[in-house]
Amino acid sequence: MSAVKKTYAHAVIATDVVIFTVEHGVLKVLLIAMKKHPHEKHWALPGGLARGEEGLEDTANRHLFDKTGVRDVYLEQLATFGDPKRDPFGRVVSVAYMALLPSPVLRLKTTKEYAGVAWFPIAKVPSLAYDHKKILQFACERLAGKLSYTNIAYGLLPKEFTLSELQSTYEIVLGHRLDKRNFRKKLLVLDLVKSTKKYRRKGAHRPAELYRFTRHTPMVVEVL
Amino acid sequence: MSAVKKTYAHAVIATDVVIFTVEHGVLKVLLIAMKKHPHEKHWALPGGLARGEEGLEDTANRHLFDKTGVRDVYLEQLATFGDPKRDPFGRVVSVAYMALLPSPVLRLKTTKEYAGVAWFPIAKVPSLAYDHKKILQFACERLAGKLSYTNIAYGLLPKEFTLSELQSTYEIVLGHRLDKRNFRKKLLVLDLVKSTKKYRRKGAHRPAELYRFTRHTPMVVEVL
DNA sequence: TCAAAAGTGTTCATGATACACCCATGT
DNA sequence: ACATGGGTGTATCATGAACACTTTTGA
Repeated sequence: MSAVKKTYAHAVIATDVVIFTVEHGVLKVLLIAMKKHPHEKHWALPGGLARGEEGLEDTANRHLFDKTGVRDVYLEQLATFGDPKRDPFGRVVSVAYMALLPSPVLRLKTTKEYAGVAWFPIAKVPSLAYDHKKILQFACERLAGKLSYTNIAYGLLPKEFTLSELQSTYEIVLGHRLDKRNFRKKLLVLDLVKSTKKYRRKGAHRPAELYRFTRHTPMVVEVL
Repeated sequence: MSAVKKTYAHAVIATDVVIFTVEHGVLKVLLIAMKKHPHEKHWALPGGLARGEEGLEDTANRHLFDKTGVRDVYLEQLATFGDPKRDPFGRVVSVAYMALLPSPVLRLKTTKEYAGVAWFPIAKVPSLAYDHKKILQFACERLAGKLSYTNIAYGLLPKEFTLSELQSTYEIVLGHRLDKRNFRKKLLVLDLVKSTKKYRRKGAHRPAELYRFTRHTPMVVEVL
């Protein structure tokens, strides 16, 4: 690439991953505590530089795996943030991804690069390094939007779940309540979920039937 | 950036811009004819490297301006393509944008870097360099999708236009016919367009009333 | 027997679709 | 006078929204 003119500075490519999960009735996002100057003690989205021969999605998956140990979860490119001043060290262009986890990973792995890893309820996210607040904001909007017109909710739920759990997930992400009967009717008539004939008993009430998503591949369907 | 490890290769950032317009009943895209090895005589999307202190959108706008001479048109980031092998010269990460022009620019400017610039009907696009076919495909889907649930059609039409022209634009992009009465009713009840009380006479038939978009800022509205 | 969540249908309002004729003009 | 595209309203159908009670269990 020696032919590139001097005005065309090489940049560093990074990915940042917004990892969502739903737990205890709240939407949570995974953040890492930074160690390096000038962001000591600041929280940030997990992510980092892309390696030479690695695709962008591979980079996102690698950072996802490094922090959570999970693979093969829903992962989607969001947008690319390239403001020349977004990183004080130099030009870093960040390709943002969004990942969905069925349940929060309990054994989060911190690495020597970071001071810690933790889940934060969306409503309690502290101030973030770089432009990560903007990226998170973008991710939240995308998630809520896509839940309404796709089936990607499968990424947030375990293989088997009750319809109440599914409805709760929707309500938490969308931020408003839904009608139980209409919700169930819609998902069944769209053939997004199917019964497993199994039941889960939990607590002093009637057992709930367990369902599965009929497909675990993204598709656009008018859900709500 | 000397602290960056060797495995984290610096990459080159580029933008590629898919510039759409509608003319004579067909959707067209602007392509440039390449001169440089190994793509002599190949067509490609306009675009190129980002400069050091330039935002990504600025880069897209600059390339757009260089080829067409227009500014301040609808421009939207599509996605980022970063396959390590997408450019034989080395790692080039391309941030793809989509631009909409109200009418084809007549005086296209070629530069010494390129052998030519031309509009191609979507159905007659030749084979393209790099992964530009994939980018173009992505752009086409995005455009059709967004026309259905936003008002961005304003980017494809002049300030004043007839409802027939607007409907025709929708039909061309979406690839199917629409009902005239329902279409007009919908756009008016959504308050997307308003009459100018002016009329355009053209041909042996009743003159058509001219309309304007009430807003020239993107907004999501269920159009169709 | 009580509390707590699961499960289940119908009515009504709204929006989408289908459809055909008259109007103003240029030649 | 005729050919051409511009302009207009209604009836029907499908979909979304609102709404309350019975069931099963554990304590």
